[in-house]
Parts: sequence; structure tokens; C-alpha cells
Amino acid sequence: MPISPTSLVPRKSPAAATRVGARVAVSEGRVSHKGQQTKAAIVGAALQLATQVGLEGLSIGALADVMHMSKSGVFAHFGSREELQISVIREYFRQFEQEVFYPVLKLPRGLPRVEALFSNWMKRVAVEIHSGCIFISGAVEFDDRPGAVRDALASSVKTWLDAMYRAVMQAKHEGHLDANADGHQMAFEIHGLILALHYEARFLNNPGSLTRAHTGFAHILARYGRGATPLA
Amino acid sequence: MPISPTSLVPRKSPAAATRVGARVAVSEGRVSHKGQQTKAAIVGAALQLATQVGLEGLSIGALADVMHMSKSGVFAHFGSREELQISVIREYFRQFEQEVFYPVLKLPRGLPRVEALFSNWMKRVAVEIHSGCIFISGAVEFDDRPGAVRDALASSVKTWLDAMYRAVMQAKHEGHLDANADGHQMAFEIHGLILALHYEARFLNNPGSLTRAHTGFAHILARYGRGATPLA
DNA sequence: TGCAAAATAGCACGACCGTTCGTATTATTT
DNA sequence: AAATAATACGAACGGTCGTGCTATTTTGCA
Repeated sequence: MPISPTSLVPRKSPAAATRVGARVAVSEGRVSHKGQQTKAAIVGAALQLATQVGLEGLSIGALADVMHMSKSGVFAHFGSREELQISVIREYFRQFEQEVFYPVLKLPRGLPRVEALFSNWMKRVAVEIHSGCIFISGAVEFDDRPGAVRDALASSVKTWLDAMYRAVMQAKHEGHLDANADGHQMAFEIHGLILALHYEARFLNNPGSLTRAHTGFAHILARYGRGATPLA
Repeated sequence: MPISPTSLVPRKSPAAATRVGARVAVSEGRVSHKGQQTKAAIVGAALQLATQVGLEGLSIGALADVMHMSKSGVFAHFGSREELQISVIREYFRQFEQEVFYPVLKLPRGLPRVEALFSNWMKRVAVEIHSGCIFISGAVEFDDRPGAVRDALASSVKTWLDAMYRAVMQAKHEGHLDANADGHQMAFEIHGLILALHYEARFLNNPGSLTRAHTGFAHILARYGRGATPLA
């Protein structure tokens, strides 16, 4: 089962497909695209804002100020705050895909891709130490608040983590990792390194965090490498 | 350097000491303790509320409803929302200490304590999967918002992580871990497991998370155990 | 160039927020 | 029992929030 480019794209939930509207306009190409331009600009600014204050801290008023627009002008593009938040999540996912996932497709399957995925992921988190990561802040904000926002967030994260998992499994099947390696376990431990990096670097300002995440990944590779001692 | 019970207690920052006022009353022991009782009750309810909605989501009005009190009545006990949040953090830390840290002092130093610390920590997080953890949600909410709340939060977390680190170093000096083991690195990886457990269990509802955190800890112990291959 | 439609602005609303203030009630001490 | 301090209440303030309505401006096409 190859990692196809589209495999990272989350299956569009019915809720997501019914609401957007802009998507239809794009496909028909008849509607004025001035609106789409400013909407895209708004989403971009909203994403930048949300990385700093979180999806919950993102307010339409503040966004309007940044855009030099009126509140209602911004609001009209989305119809609800929830839809704005979902648009931000989609945009974040798109950028994440572009930056972390797609580049590794040029590499041969197996260990090279796994290493590149982690390296790109870490590079991104290293930047987000100073801005913020909505996959992490969003998880905290919406972990017990059901709804469309949580669904969009969880689906995005799951899609990405699953891509990581599949890359690991490819490495196993290519013989780059031990035949007994548990892909889910390995992905879990990698995820932990990223979360610890984000936590300790961004919140605690621990300077050595980047190195420790990198070292931790080396430890994981050593454990799951060919001929490693199967422990559990 | 032994782990003394008081070593987990965060040094009271000057900011925290100047503001409370109630503390003076307590130390003098002259004032009626009716106020202290209700204040303690309020803090308890506030903690329970904050674990669900976060320190930022914690509102005085909602808290007053729970307490069957007026907003101003609740407010008067703290003088500001910030002071309420700090009180909640202190109470959370106190409970954490009580539940996770103190019990392991009965065990012999070294590996037994490290294993018990992790086990207790995991047990606590397992409960918090359904309620929430303000060390994690608070980190996200205050990671770029300087102030007394962030300071109280960071100091609490650092105190705890440092206790974990010192337990690891004791295990190393007792000869239970490899002489080349990097205590900070090991603590970092353990922290990552806890964060991944919280993220994947609470937000993503992944059922296998508890087992994976446990397995991950076994992997770490194997890596840093006596005679392990020093890798990085 | 004119006209429908899309995009934006302006204004108002109800809800909730933290905080202040004067006052009433209750505890504690004298 | 009187004096005094602690505690709680209720109303109100200024502010921000998302959202709904109605004008007005701008845009794209015939």
C-alpha cells in the first residue's frame, strides 16, 4: 500500500462538503474571484492569529482589525465563527501537508522517508516554538467539546499520524526495520517526542529540547532497527 | 542529594507572596476560619471546573453558580481572577504531590522509585483522560502570555519534572541504570510518553494508548538499563 | 455603459465577562 | 451585650464577544 499524495488528504466529512460554497464557485469558475481572494487572505491572517492565541482565542473583531475590514465584512465570508475556525484548520493542514509530507515522496520508500518525515516535522515544530501549533493547542481546547471544529481537527491529526504510521510500516516491509516492530507503538513514541519538544521548548523554555528530541528519535530507530531486541 | 519532601514544593515567587493577604491571616491564626473554609471549598470547586474548561475558561460567574454564591462573594476571596487561577494551580500541585510524589518515598531509592513515579503519574493521567490536566492545558493557554499565572504554572511543572530527574539520577548512582545514562534525556522521553498518552487518549480516543505508554516506558528502561548500548 | 449580484460597512442586539461599590448579614472579640 | 471586623449580596459599569439586519459600495458581465 503506497503512500499516495492524496492519502494525506482527510476524507471530506459531509459537514465539511456541504458548507463551503467557495469550492463550488471554484469548480464552476463563474463567480467573481475577488471574494475568494480576500477570503483566502482572511484565512491566512486568521491562521497566523490562531497560532498565537489559539482557535478559541481567535476573535472576528481582532481579525477584522488586522485585515482593515469591518467585523461584518469578515463575518460574511464564513457565516459563523465555527466555519471560520474550520477554514483555519483546513488551511493549517494544507500547509502542514505541503511542508512536511509532500517533500518526502521524492525519497525512496522505507527508512529514508521515515527519517525525513520526522526531520520535517521537527523543523516545523522548531518554528512553532515561537508561534504555536494549532494541532496541539486545538487538541487541548476541544478535547471535551464535541462539534464540527473538533471533528475537523481530529480528522486532520489522525490523517497525519496515520501517514506517519504507514511510512513506518513501509520501512518495515522494505526490511529497514525489524520484522517484529510494532508500527503503532513506534508512531506513538515518535509523537511523544514531538509533544515533549513543543512543551518543553515553548512553555518551559528549555534550551536543549531540540537536541533531546533528535536523540530520542535515534533511540527509537535503534530499538526498532533490524535485529533489535524485541522487548514487548 | 536526597529527594526531600519539601523539595517538590515550588519556591514561592515574590509576586505570589505579596498578593495573597490570606496567608498573613493564616500564619497569625487569629482571624475567623469560616472564611478560610469557604475559600478552600471555592478553590476545590474551581479546580474541578478548571480541569474541564481550562484556567482560561474558568469564569467567576460559573464558579459562583456551582458554589451557590454571588459573583462578588466569590470574587472577594481572591481580589482578582488571576489570584483565583494561581490558587487553583497551587491546589492542583498540592494534590499532584500528594498522589504521585509522596507515596514513592516509602520505597527504596533508585529504580523502584523511578518506576513508581511513572506508574503513579500514568495512573493520574489515566483519570485525567476524562477530566483534564491543567499542567497540559495551562501550558497551551499560557505559553506566550507572561505573568504571574504562567510563572506559577511553569514553576510547578519544573519542580515536578526536576523531581523525576533527580529520581532518575539516584537510580543511576545506585547502579540501577547505566553509568552513561543521560538523566535529562531520559526524563524528556518519559515526559513525551505522558504527553502522547494524554493527547491520544483524551483527544483522539485511541484505546491502546495506556498500553503504549507503558510499553514505551519499558523501552526506555531497557535503553538506559545497566550495560545498555550507549548510542548518543 | 448599465445593471444585477456580490462584497463590505454600519449599527444594534443580547449575552457574558471581570470588577467596583454600597450595604446588609453574620462571626468573632471585647 | 456591645463593638467590630469578616463575609456575602445585589446592582451596576465598561467592555468584548458572535451574530443579525439593512444600507452602501464595488465588482463582473451583457
